[in-house]
Amino acid sequence: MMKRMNATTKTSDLTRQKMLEAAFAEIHRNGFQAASVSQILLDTGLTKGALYHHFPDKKTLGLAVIDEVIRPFMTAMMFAPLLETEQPLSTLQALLQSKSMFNDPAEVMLGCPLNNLMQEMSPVDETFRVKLNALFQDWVDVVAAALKRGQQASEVRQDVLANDTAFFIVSALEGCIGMSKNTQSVAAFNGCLMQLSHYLETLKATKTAA
Amino acid sequence: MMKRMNATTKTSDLTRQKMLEAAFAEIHRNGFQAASVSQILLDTGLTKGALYHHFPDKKTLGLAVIDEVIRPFMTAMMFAPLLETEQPLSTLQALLQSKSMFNDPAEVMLGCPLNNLMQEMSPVDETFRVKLNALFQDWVDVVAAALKRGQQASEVRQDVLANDTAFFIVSALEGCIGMSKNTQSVAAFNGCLMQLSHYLETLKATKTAA
DNA sequence: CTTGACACATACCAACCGGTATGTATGATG
DNA sequence: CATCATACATACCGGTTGGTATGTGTCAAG
Repeated sequence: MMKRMNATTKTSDLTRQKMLEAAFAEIHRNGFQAASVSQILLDTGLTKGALYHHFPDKKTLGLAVIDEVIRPFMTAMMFAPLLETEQPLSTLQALLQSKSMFNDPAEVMLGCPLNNLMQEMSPVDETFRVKLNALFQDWVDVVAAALKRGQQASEVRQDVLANDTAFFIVSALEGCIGMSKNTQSVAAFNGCLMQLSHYLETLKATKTAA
Repeated sequence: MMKRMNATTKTSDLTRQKMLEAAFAEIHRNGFQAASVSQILLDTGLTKGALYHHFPDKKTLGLAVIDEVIRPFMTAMMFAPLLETEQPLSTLQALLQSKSMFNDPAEVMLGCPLNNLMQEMSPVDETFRVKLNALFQDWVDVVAAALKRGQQASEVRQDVLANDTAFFIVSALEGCIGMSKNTQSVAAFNGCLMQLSHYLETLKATKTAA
């Protein structure tokens, strides 16, 4: 008698998820403000009744995209590999060289969803800014924590300021992605990452250290 | 009999200039797509008749802002100091430390106008992308040329790839500005610039070189 | 003084936007 | 079977947008 309905199989949750993903794609293409609710509905084949049943308004939908799409993506992609490593520099180098960052070349030209939203929404809406900045700060904290572990493991020089350096690494990476998105050149992107890679090398502890 | 009317004093050019600057401010605050034509008119005290007399449409106005406001600004601010220097690293360091980059703290939170527009418009409109990328590429070229001069003058290491490095420097700087705009922290911004400064130091030629 | 082009102002429009009000099919529950 | 909430679909609304059509003041030329 009890129908099977865990969190993932309930049909209403599936439609909700479909809308979140369609909204993410639309926002990724056009930004949040220019994202068309109608287009999201066209993409999903759903209607306004469906959307506004699950979300009170467009803004809430956008915030939900951050929490339920972008954050999990970033967590799996960028946070996870760094969470327990004691060689953060090696791990970061591997991350930079992993081609997974631009599997789909079309996706590269759209840039980093997090950065896109930060640039657009932070000056315009405080709610967005706080949520986006929390995600960004989490990222920086993950990198900083990894750098500190690297210092204890003597992979990282003792005199590097973990927090500032982590902030810079993430900023420079986002900068590289952003600039390459305009240039539309994978070569330029790789060249840029190479320089970032060189910078990471300068953080390495000298072999002579204890 | 001949009225004094050089390029700057003609009244119609003044109104045009007023609109360009108001448009720049509005775009800087809200991005191009979200920029309201009506708001620009309110700011200038002018009307639609005036605007559409000087510009055929909103898009042309936006492109004119890039050519006639942003480009001159960037040229004076970032290009000029690098144009003939033979110590690019010192010049760049000075540029980074010059507080002129954030005279008005409110302006900092709005980010770099060039980068803002690139992030927003490049994936959405090819005309914008080409024009913005040309300006960005000019910037990179100026830095690259300076680095090459620095190599001849033995301030810069011979093994640095001027073009890639210039691209990275500009990208990282834009990244720092962008991230700090979200964080809304001048301290974070300065910390980020400090790391960029450290990176620049690693480009210095060793004293022992010829 | 007249003319006519330029530089705007005023009034207005069609299109589209996010959001709402309401109708309906489904399915669980008592 | 009756009831009632959930999960949507359909139709529509007020507001705003970029853009246009037209009117008007100014000013230089003839």
